[in-house]
Amino acid sequence: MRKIRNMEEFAEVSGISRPTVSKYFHDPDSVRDSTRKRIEAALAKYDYRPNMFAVNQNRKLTKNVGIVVPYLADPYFAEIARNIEERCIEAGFHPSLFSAHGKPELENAILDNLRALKPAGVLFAPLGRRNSDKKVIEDFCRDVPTILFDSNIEGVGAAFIGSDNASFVNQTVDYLHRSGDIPCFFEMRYPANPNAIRRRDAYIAAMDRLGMEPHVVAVEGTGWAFEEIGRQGALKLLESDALPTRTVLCSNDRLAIGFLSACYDRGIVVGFGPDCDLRVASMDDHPYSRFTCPPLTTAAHDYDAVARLTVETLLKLIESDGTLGERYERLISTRLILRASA
Amino acid sequence: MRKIRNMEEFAEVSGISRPTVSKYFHDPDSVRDSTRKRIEAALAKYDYRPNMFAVNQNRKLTKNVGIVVPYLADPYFAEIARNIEERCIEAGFHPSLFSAHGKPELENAILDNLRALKPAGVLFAPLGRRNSDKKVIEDFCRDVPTILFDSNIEGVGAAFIGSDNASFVNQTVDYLHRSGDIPCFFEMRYPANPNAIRRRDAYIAAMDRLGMEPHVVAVEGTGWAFEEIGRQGALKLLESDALPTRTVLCSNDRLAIGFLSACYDRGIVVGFGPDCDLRVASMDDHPYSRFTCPPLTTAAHDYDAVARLTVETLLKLIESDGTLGERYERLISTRLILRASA
DNA sequence: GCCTATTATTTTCGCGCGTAAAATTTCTGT
DNA sequence: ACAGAAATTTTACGCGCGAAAATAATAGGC
Repeated sequence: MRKIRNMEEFAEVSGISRPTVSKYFHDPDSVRDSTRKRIEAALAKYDYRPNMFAVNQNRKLTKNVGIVVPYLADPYFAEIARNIEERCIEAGFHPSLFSAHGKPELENAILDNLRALKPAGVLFAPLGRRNSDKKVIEDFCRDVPTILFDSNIEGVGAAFIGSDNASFVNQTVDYLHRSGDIPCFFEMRYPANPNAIRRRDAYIAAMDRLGMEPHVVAVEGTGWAFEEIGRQGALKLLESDALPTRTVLCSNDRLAIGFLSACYDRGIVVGFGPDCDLRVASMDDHPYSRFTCPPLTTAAHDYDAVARLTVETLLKLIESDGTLGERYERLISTRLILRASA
Repeated sequence: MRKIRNMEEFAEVSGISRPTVSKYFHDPDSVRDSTRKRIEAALAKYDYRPNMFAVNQNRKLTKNVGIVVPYLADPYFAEIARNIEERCIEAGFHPSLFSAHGKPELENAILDNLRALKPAGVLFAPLGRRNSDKKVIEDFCRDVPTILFDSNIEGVGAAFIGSDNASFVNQTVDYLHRSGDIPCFFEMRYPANPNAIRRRDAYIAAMDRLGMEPHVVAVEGTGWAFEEIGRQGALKLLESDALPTRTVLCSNDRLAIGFLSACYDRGIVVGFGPDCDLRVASMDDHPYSRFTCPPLTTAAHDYDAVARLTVETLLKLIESDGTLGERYERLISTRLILRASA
């Protein structure tokens, strides 16, 4: 059987002109019944599919969406990306996933290539105000309908869907306080992700409200190896007995995983109860936080809601032709998950 | 300042003909010095870049490489993919990463789109012989220089770079045996990843060599939520006291993470020593295995070597025009990492 | 059965670029 | 200043397809 190389050849063997075949692939219902049947018969025999990239080059409005995350080897982003991807597919779009691997140059390169993909829209979690190249992103958002998520850059993009970091912090601090303890705040001094800064501020504000003195414990280390940074930082703190309180609120679950590892190493019993030395809570509901020992008490992202809302907002943006009017900002609050660690 | 929309316009403002500009972008050293200077001057002013997808459509040999993994939310694949991506970039190629999200239909769709990308080569970790659509993959490999990794499909692709599963199992079993115990083998009855089957066989063979009776403990559950499957399986086993030995070798680290979680839940002390109830070892050196409690004794992949060898082999394959002669197979053996869990 | 209104299909052109061949310019050495 | 080589430009085409305009086919009304 003859091998079909392009739409021309396929049109030939199906006995229909190429543009009509093209119409069929754009929308099978836009051609006559008899025509559709003939095309589908040929399709069964020859197994041809249009070249996606040639299609993109020509179509005025594509069904592509770009998804860009700062670091895909972080399971939090892997999980949120997977959710978003699947919702895009459900909505009839074709998602392409990119990771900046923590590098601003790569982020810029990704945006450049994305332009060529002519995406109907882009869902973009930037490296952050401090790390991203703001001018490049602004230019990009002017040309391509873009929705930021996870990490905001003020005034850039048509919308921002993020986490209500204050609610994350308030709920965990409140819970720890009500159950009898005052947490210190464990974080990276120079965090890779900008949400960390909002969480720190929210922690200080929450402690103020409670009339308590805030204790921020910042550890050294840069990059995305949060677990190792958390572990090393915790080891140092535990050795020098420098922890200001017996309850620790970690800025995120990956740091907490490292912290728990250090505690185990030092024989410190983590948990909520009379025979425990330390309570450790955290934020994100990282996919593994339920499998740590002890399982992490954490403020959970609503992965599902974030994915749904970002994709819905993008669809609206696309339908409304790239302008939602006012820049839409939406912070999704958390759900506290009580596990054994605190 | 005028906005440049394509190479034509850019050629205009730089005062050079379009084909020469095209040559420049293909290889800046292929044009005269004075020409290059003029182009680069214009480049600084106008910030133009060729449309990647239009380039791909026309170039006979592109610098694209496709990377396909079965499940990117698995940190093992995220880590190996990140390594491979970075090596490709170093080698001057342009990698595109795809995840089948565990679904054969998606895997097929990815291969289809990959064809349109005209990649110089593809690095492909298939879902596996049982799950992948073998015919689709065979067809693909006939058309595109492809190297399989992680999971082999006999006779398909120009080469296979994988793990020497036997060495993984032998080293862990040997170590556990020498240090005084006989392990049972903890696995999924219907594993998502085909390496699991080779590991089981290797375990049985290893036990035979030692003159011991093998004990395979297979737990139910399908899909890619290995930690949860391991946890539920372990809980059941521990409750009914059905574990045949006091030493457990898990088929992979993610199962082991779930297993450890169950042990913690039941108050069972895992580790190597007189006051421990159970030893747990595993395989993969998953990025988090050093942070579990206790840290996992595991047979480590040489991530670096795998990434280097796959990319090197692909480069050879590309240079040799798609035919390496004999199908090249290489299994990389493991390095045992002793931690506290066993 | 004839004419118009409504699809459906074909014609023609364009997207942004690579590539090959021929014509022209520039450079090198003398 | 001149022959020959090397680089560049011109010209022309192709890639695989979408989209608007032009044409053909069908349906409806009388």
